[in-house]
Amino acid sequence: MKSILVIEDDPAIVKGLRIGLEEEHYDVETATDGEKGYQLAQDKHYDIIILDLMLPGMNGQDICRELRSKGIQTPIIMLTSKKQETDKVLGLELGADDYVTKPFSILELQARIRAILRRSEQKKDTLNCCTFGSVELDFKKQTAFRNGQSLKLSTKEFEILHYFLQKEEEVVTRDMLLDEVWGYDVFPTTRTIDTFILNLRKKIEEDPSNPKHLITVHKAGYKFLR
Amino acid sequence: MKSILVIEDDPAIVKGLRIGLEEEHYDVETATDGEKGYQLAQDKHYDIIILDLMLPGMNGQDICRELRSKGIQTPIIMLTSKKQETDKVLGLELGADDYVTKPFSILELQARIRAILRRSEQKKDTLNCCTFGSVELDFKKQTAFRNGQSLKLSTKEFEILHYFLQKEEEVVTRDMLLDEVWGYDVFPTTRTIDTFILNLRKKIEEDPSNPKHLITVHKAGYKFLR
DNA sequence: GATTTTTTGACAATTTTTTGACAATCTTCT
DNA sequence: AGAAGATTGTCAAAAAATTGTCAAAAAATC
Repeated sequence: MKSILVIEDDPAIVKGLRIGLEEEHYDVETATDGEKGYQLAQDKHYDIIILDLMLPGMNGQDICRELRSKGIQTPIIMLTSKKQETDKVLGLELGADDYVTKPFSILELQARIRAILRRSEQKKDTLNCCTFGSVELDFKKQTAFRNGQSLKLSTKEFEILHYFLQKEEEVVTRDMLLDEVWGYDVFPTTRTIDTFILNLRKKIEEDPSNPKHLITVHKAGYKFLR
Repeated sequence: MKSILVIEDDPAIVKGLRIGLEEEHYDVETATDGEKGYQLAQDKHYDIIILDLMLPGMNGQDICRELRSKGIQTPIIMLTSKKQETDKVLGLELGADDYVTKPFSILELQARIRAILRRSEQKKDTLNCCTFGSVELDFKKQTAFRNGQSLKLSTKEFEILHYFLQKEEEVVTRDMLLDEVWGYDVFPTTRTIDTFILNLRKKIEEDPSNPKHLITVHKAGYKFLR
């Protein structure tokens, strides 16, 4: 789950943000003054920081600058109150990735968050392509080949393989898969996963009943070997 | 070192741009009114011109048109205040290469500058024109032909195709389209996108029910193949 | 005010996901 | 080693979700 730190002193806005963001399944933490927010941002990793420009104590501008100078590159979205302040953000606060002017619609903020997360995802070295055995995968294009022949995988199958590849050689429990691939708001049986494994084996293994890549770890889950 | 001319009257924005651009090691010159900017752009060579649409004296639109009519092809990025104005910039014969809507983030502008420089270095006109199957597109002129016959596409249809072409072969989700083509302040249903795809297929595909270019990726989105 | 463009809603068609049943296999305990 | 109990493999059918399609409403543009 993606985590968001909200640094904002107005409790009404904090409440609104929390509701709007949790609705989108983000893990929301809040700080109501500058110092606390700065501490949190330094101590923990967040996927995005939403930062009010005007804050009691340490203001948003300072926080942003300080974080950047410490090499913390978490994407920051600034909240500004007046139109005039946008100049300030642009002029002085060069570290912010985006900003919205109050009053803003939660939908707009959600959209901007999505876009920023997408971009930072692309920047990251999340694996886009990979090869194992006679299988080639391209996650960006969602294409798969086996021995040069096109292989048809569903989106969920791509997601599952993607997860396994990130945890190469590690045991992956069914609960981990359900949480990370399916998400926290659907609850299929663990049997569902077995079926997916079955189908994936048919597609990527030379001999599906003697798997070399998707290994079952009895009483625990599965693990992926290259 | 690449040189950039900024023509902009708001000193706060000028300051912000200067800091942000010098950080990226560009050589920045500035003009705070239209006439001065126009003179500079004529007299000296720049790799990029950043031009505010609204200026005291000579406005951005006029400057752009005049420069082009003199054969000066320096890439121009327009700064516009409203989304509505973007149509004017892109659609009409203005000749700007890109535009950024205020308020914008300096990172976005930096990215666009990089993109334009890359493009102009490769002399690739991928952004302006392209051909696939029996279809020819010219985004600058907003004209389209199929088998030599004129093809009528709306502005949004051009924008959608444009986005798809930038992400050729990659899966494009509906959220990506909504965020990047529609923007952050309108929220149509994802069904809207399906309808656009449907209509585009009718226009650009030989057999719209067996698309070769606009491929659906079930549970993910669409992707464009040449 | 007329025309074009965009958006929505309904229903059908399609694809993907989930489930349930039974067989096979593995663990653990004796 | 052998048996009971739990876990996993396997398959096909059911359920759910997504997309295709069209026409009409709403909005924007001329």
